[in-house]
Amino acid sequence: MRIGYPCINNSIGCTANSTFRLKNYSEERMAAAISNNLECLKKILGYNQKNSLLFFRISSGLIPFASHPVCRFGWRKRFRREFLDLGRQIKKGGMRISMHPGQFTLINAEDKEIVKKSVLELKYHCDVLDALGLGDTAKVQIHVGGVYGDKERSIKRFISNYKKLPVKIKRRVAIENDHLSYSLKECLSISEQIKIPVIFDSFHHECYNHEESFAAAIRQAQQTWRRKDGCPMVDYSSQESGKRAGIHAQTIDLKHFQRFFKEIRRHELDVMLEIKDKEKSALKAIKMIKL
DNA sequence: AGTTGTCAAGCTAGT
DNA sequence: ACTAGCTTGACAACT
Repeated sequence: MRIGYPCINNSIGCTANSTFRLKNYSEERMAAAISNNLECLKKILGYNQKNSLLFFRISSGLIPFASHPVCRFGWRKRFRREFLDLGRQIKKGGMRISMHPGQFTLINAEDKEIVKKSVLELKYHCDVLDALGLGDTAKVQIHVGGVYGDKERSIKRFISNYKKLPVKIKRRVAIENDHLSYSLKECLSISEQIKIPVIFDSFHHECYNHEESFAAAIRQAQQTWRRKDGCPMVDYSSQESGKRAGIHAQTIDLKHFQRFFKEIRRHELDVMLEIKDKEKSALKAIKMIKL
């Protein structure tokens, strides 16, 4: 089992998602931002390796404006060596990588333009993982998308648009249950039709479910992963107390995590801790597991 | 140096 | 009608 955290490390003093304003776009700004981000990613991965945090979500901001029409910058070619170097570091360290495109990525949108932009955004994420030389086990996770007042039709749109995606993208995309629109059960039903791996988000599942047992939920999500997809991924978080339902915790609730861990410890899973204070909580979780 | 309005993109529910 | 929250706060222009 690998434990990880998403995108940002607050202990190192660099960010792998530095950006700039679109109006200031230039190739120089692009090159500077990407160079900074790749260098920082290398440091983060080094930190993670040292601390046995072997699962990491690379920020979508690694290449700013990558899927925007303004970007004509050949970043893959320009930074080919750096990407391959990072890829080697990842593989050598036995690390697992995922990416998570943002809330604007909606392949089930009613508006065809939004779908088009979303496909470009997915392509960008896959390009990053390709540039790193990582195989199908490096996943790009998305939510099913909007409901648009008719969930059944929106699911159908998801399925038919997914089918139209190039294989290069399809092989990496996984869906995650969310906290209000698409439950685990609905994700599983989609998965049955298009054989897409389902990432079980335990916190979202706590927010929105059909009263399945936790054990059944884990098992069913796990079964959507095939050998080529690698070890199933799971997202973990807990409710920030005093805030409205669905808000991710600022720091890990170790008692809550311990209960979760007891449930999953016998399963082969990689666990992403979606906690606001990032590596700080991930370190606490690792320490607890080792005890 | 610190503060604050603003930032590529969309949807949903809470206020 | 407006805004917080979500993948992830960070940039940049102002005190």
